Amino acid sequence: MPELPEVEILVRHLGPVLQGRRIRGVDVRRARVIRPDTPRQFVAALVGAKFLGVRRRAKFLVFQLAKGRREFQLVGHLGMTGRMYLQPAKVALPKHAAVTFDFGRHRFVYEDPRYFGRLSTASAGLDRLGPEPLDDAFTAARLGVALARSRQPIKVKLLDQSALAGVGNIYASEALFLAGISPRRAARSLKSDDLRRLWRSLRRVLREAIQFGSTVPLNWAAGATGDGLFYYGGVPGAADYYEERLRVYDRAGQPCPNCQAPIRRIVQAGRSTFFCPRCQRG
DNA sequence: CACCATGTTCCTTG
DNA sequence: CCAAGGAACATGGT
Repeated sequence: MPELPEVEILVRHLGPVLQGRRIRGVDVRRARVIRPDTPRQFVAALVGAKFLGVRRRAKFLVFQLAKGRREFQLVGHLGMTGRMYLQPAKVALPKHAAVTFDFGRHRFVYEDPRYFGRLSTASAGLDRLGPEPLDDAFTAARLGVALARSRQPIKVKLLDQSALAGVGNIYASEALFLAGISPRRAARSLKSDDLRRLWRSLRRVLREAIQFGSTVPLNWAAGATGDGLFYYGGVPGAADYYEERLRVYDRAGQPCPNCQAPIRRIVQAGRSTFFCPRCQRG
């Protein structure tokens, strides 16, 4: 499900849905996703706690909870395929429900077919994160600092969460396309002009995606996949919103929206990169 | 059967 | 110590 924009949209959705709800019980159905706590510690910490709010840090969801006067955090990550949603208690659980929180008439479900995500009451993973690309404090100069000294291809470096937090495989390709920068260039080779264009493109691409997800009707619950809305679950009949949302990602062989040259797919650090060989030269 | 997939972490190599 | 590359994790879609 996630890169920064998808997590942001999910967090905005979950805030009002969870606020004030008290956890009556926790069912850990796949122990692997509870890390680094043990499932036993995890359940003990959460049962009886109340949800106060949710925020996003990079691709993490940070839930604020209270148990009596004591406040603490629940940190979640959706991996590649995680989803989170509230459902009526009588509705059947999805096949890959990893953890469920019982609220009485409703339950909060974390499902994840590949189980790459995780939940923790320790704030593990939140350290070692780079700057938030949409923060006011994030400037082109800061982007330069994040990329300095790295000989890695810029596309690969953009996925390094300790350099810049929240960008994933899709929006890395999208931002480099908008900036007109080859994904193969060494990160440290970007000049201040390149940095400024990349900075603007990153913010534009992420903001556009958040805007898109905020205006389209979404189906958060189970089973909403493969409907042309990418990993947002689409409401039936609303699939056309997807048109043209992504400019190069997953469009190998299709014409570049700028120059009509065929979009290329290459593999960098084991992951697909999509770019226009004409608009994005070395 | 083959290959691909929104992400991170661990191990190895230099 | 660090940087970089690759495998591993687990399941589903085409």
